[in-house]
Amino acid sequence: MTDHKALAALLFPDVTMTPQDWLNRYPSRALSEGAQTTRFAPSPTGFVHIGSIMASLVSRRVAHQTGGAFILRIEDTDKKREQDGSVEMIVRSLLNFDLAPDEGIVAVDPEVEAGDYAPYTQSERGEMYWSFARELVEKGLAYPAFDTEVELDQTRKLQEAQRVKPGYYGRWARWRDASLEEVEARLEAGERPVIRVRAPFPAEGRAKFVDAIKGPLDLPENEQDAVLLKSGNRLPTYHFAHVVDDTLMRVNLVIRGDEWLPSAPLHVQLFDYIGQPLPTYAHVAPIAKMDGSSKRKISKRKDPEANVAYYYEQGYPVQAVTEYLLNLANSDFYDWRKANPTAPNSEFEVKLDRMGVASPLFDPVKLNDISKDIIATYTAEQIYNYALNWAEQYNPRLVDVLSADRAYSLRVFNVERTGEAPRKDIMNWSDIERACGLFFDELFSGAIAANGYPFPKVEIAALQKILERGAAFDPAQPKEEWLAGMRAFAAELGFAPDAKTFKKDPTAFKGHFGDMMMVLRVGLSGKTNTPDLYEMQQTLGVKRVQERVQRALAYIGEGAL
RNA sequence: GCUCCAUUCGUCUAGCGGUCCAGGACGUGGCCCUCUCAAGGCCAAAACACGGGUUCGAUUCCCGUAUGGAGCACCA
Repeated sequence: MTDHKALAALLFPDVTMTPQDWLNRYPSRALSEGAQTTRFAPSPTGFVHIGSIMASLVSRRVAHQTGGAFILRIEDTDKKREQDGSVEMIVRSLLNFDLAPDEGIVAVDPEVEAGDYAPYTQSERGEMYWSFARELVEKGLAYPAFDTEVELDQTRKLQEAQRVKPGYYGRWARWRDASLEEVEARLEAGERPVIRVRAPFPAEGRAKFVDAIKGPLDLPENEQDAVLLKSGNRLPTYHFAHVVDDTLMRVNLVIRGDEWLPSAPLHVQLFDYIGQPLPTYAHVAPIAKMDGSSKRKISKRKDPEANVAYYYEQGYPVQAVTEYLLNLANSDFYDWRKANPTAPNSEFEVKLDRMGVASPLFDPVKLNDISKDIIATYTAEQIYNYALNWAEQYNPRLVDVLSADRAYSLRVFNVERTGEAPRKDIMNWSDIERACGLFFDELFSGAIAANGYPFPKVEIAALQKILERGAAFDPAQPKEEWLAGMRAFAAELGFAPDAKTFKKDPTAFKGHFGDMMMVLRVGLSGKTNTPDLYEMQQTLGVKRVQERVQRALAYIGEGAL
């Protein structure tokens, strides 16, 4: 008992800084009352989860709304799982989503740090953890343990056989009350211990705190002697790193996934042991999806949509994904968006207490809907740039198509985009070929080769006449005049002037005006659903219209129908 | 097994004891508009997991049950 100081000296002979020294070196932030400093603390495992983007989005927004900072800290204490390039990937993802950190690793080059609380990479903060660990050992609140993996495993099996709670605690904690001599002997034999907390046993207290999302929580006090420092590299486990780093970085709002909730009592205990105030916690429910008939958290192994790369590949605008996530975070975002159709979404105030406590299901249909709405607000120029930028990485053919004639591409994207009700038919950049392909000869040819012409059931002679008439398109003619002319032509051919007239006596006509126009539409585009025919012809231009009519006529002539 | 968290239309959710025979949005169906789509307008179907309490009164509070989720590592 009285040997705690000696034990600490034995374990940490080179540690000269005390926790208080570190606290002095990293003083409280000079921020206004109510300012909340938050962080995103990923481990560099080569994968950025969409849930991380959501947590970062919320963290950054809340920090900025309150006048605090948003930090990116790298949790690289498990060197085995680390993958090259991960940090760059994490930063790039954040930047892509307009979530640039204010502090920490702020540039794609991980050497570039910003902020007064550096270093922001845990593997570089060893001394700080050691200082805190040493003090805990001195106070008898932590101790070294030399158990091997095999021993731990045996204990677990024994516990299972006896049907008691698994873990390292109370009487199962072999090294909890080992003598100084015993420790010394092992150390001399070259063994490296882990450092574990000495949790109260039996734990009878409760860990109580108010979660900013879930409300008041009342959990059983921690009684597990969790590992604080690992034996190999002496780096901390998540739990200890969280407590030390968030204390020293003066983070006062910890937003994290709710898989951390069960270990919150440990954290509460640790903050208490080091005598530092508990930050506010906000535990975010994970995004889930249906797997057969059961719901589960989206996983990086099974679900492509868990990976941010999925959204890049599909070509969803960042704004769309952001607004979808905002919508999941605060469902009243939609009402706000409706009331403020053109305001940047950064003006929307994110409220933690408005976040749902249960896991929401990922809904691609909703994402698509939001994305269509957003793309509808873009100008032709913006769409062109975004699409080209996307295609350069994911669709080389589209790059050629779009850049062959930039002015023409812009005209295409401008079709039905300038009026009160812009077209909402582009879901994401990978959807461009489907939505706009008909305007581009190369894509058009490909589609015809693959699918032919889906002409309506109209006799061949009429088909030909309609197409020929279409080739006579005069771009100088105003739309209403053109429509009137086509209507008159329809009557000549024996089509009803409108659907209503046709319905009254279907046998008296070959079809109605729409049927006739459909022939021309299909002839020009190869599709039955297209933008406004008049605008389409204007955009295609006389030459292209004539070529396409010839091509359709040839197709009919070949007897392909 | 243990501990925690959750459970309102298909989905995201509003609701914080009477205002709810439960509101909105996406999706679905119908109608209108219309040269086809897209959009837009109008309308419709669609939910408080179950059982006990507490209360004059429960979607709202409490307790069970069921179901789902998360966690129980020298991973974060």
